[in-house]
Amino acid sequence: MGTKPDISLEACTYSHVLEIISNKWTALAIYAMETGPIRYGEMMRRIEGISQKMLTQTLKQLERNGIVNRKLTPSVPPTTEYSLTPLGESLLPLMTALKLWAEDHLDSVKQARMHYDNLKP
Amino acid sequence: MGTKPDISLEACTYSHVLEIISNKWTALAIYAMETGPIRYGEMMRRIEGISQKMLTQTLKQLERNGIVNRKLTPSVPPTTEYSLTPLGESLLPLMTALKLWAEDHLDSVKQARMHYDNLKP
DNA sequence: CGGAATCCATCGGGATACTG
DNA sequence: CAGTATCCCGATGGATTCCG
Repeated sequence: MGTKPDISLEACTYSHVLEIISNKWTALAIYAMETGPIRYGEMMRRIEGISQKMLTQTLKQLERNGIVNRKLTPSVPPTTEYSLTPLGESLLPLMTALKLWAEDHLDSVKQARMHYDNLKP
Repeated sequence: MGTKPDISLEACTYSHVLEIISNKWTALAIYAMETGPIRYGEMMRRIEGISQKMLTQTLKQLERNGIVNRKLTPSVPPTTEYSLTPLGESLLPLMTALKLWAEDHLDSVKQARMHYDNLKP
């Protein structure tokens, strides 16, 4: 008998988390908020190489997913502060775990890549 | 004094892990190998909606990063089996942790999204 | 200051067809 | 069976300009 598909993107909760935290700048934005509220402009300055388009877009997604809070103070000039929600903070341990894995194994990965690239140049 | 960038993509080991495991089909491919070696054709059938182009590409990346092993048996017809390396298996606990987080919090995320989308339609 | 809007180059990824 | 090769389109992301 033929095998039926039993692994699907839609059903994979793991994939759904990844959608939230795996965009290019998402992790860095979260790091910037790790120590407390931070303003838009300071995030721009702290995250190397990000454009405001990408920062704005990243923060919007995070806000939409309930990961960050946006607090607008309509003064002149206006002030906007971003901070992690409790939901956002609950992600930090997972990110730390991934970070530890990376620190432990990234050398192995790089070695594997060199090996692979040498065989097929 | 002006703030200097202190958060960078290049320095962030977390980002480097994500590059490895956050592609659209990567997680599903790893799941397919979780219970042991599996052939190319059976992966195609088990993973819903994947094209052979994407399966091939995904497996190549994983092989390059030392996550999977490729064992080619040049018979007629040829047989190719894919399996997780020890490095690959060391990723499973992390994926499980993310999965658990998702199961616990994905409802909150969906709710946050509905809330957000209602405010800004 | 904190964005939004626009333009444009690049790239991921699907469909299809062909090969060892 | 297990891929490779092409074509093609929509999404991603950078640079720039404008607005409250």
